[in-house]
Amino acid sequence: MAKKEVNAISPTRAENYPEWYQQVIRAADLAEQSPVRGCMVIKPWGYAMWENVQRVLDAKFKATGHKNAYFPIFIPKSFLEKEAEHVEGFAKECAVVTHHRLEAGPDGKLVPAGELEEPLIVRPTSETIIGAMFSKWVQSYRDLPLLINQWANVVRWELRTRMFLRTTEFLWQEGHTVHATPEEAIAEARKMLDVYAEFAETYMAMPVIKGEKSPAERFPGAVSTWTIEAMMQDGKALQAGTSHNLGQNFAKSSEIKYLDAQGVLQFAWTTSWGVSTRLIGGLVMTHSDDDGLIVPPRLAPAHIVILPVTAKAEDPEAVLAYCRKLRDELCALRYHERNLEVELDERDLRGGEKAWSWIKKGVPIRLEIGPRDMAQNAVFMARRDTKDKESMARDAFISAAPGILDAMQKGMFERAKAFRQSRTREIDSEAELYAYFGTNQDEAAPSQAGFALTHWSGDPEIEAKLKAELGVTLRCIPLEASAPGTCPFTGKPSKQRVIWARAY
RNA sequence: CGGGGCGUAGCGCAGUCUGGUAGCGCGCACGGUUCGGGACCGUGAAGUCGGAGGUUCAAAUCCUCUCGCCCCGACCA
Repeated sequence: MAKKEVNAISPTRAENYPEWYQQVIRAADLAEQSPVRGCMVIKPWGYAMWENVQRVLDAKFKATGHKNAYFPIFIPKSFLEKEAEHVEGFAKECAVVTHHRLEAGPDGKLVPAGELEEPLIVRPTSETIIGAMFSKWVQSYRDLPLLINQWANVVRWELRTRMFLRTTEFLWQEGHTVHATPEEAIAEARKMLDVYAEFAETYMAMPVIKGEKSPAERFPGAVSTWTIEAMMQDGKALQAGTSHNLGQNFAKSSEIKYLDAQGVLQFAWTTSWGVSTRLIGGLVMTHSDDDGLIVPPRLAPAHIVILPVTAKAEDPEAVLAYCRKLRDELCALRYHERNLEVELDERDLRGGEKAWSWIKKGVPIRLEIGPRDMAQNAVFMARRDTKDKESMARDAFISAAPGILDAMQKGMFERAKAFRQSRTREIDSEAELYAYFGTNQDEAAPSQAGFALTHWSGDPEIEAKLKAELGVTLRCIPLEASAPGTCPFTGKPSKQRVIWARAY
């Protein structure tokens, strides 16, 4: 008798998307709220995914010539003040350290003491402190390019936080490079954007659109900012990574200068680029369903979980031995740049409960193995993405496993891309744009809108108007340019279409 | 920081209007029956009712102030 279809996550995506997102994170045991305002605790299953992000990206950074280094978490206030636009962009969201000691007050409670002569800012980003060091490291054109990356935590005192997407403290990497010419700096920034895009699509199975930010959306202090934009399942955009050409702005404020081959002192050209733990949020919102997370195999903390079914077995130990041997053989298999990672779940839980816990965690493949499978030298396999289940000969599964995972990876990417396609529309009139985005921004249930591609003549007033009236921002000017046309808002000529969307 | 909602056992909630001994479901522990997709019966442990003041014989409940969380907005990765 078929059981009633029940979803593991309540509410569903359609019922209340923001709440669903929170519930998926909880159900998959990725992270939880901490006692500290706006700060989360990343739990092992979530952190393992971040470690996989780190592992893959770190290798890519090194392959493109970058070296890792580490700079202080504290930035003297005066450093942040050096670049005017930069200060303006970050001043409102800085954690400031003003004291270095605690003393017992009259009521026995600890009060800050030992006021600092100059307050220290907990880094919201490290351009200024790294620039100060780079000014010492760069003397000659022979020192260039200087290609540095740092894995770090940063703090931005945002007014509103969401798990992974925007937390007060978050983990990220920030690349900082110095070049002799503007062309090299631009090429570097674009190269790293390509690295991000390739990572997002190949590893996260998250399709992204590469593009340039409008001046209004640029990083504070940058000459140009490029972005990869992804679409979440509620049709909202997520800025998943950015790369900045900083021109000479920071070189000038930090005095990064070099003697060129002609012996002339020149200001250098710098870039910075970063992705953060926000990627995990993007991964959740790109792939999860109403039963919980679905992890793309290339980033999965575990590719396969083996669930021994021993309750009715005459010889449970034999089933366990069969499972352990299977695990060992699978773990010896190569899957891209690492071996297969296999969990053997021997917890003393009921079968259904145990299976559901892994469904919610999104492990790509589940193997349920009991006496019957063992007797037939088989495995019972369930795929998380398609929910397909089948019994397979043991050895056939072992040789097929990497291929099945690759098929999942590809299927997840294609599914996400098809979704994005279904929610992307070319729009040529203001009225149609307003109809498309509607006005029901307060509903918990996601709207049916997504990306709107319109022409745009470059007027910031139009951006401001659409933001105010529709809550829509210009996500990017795609690098893959479309044909020229006419701006539907101003009637002026437009070089290409741009992407509008509501965003996280 | 503005608007709205909410803080009661690990989680989800009722109780608050109308003050009178702290409740329910799930989870957890133990025992038993079960077991290939979320089992059932029994027993049990678990709470400074977010915090601080106040009113009162008596406060989860009324008043004041605070802290935090969620949603929307503004800001932003």
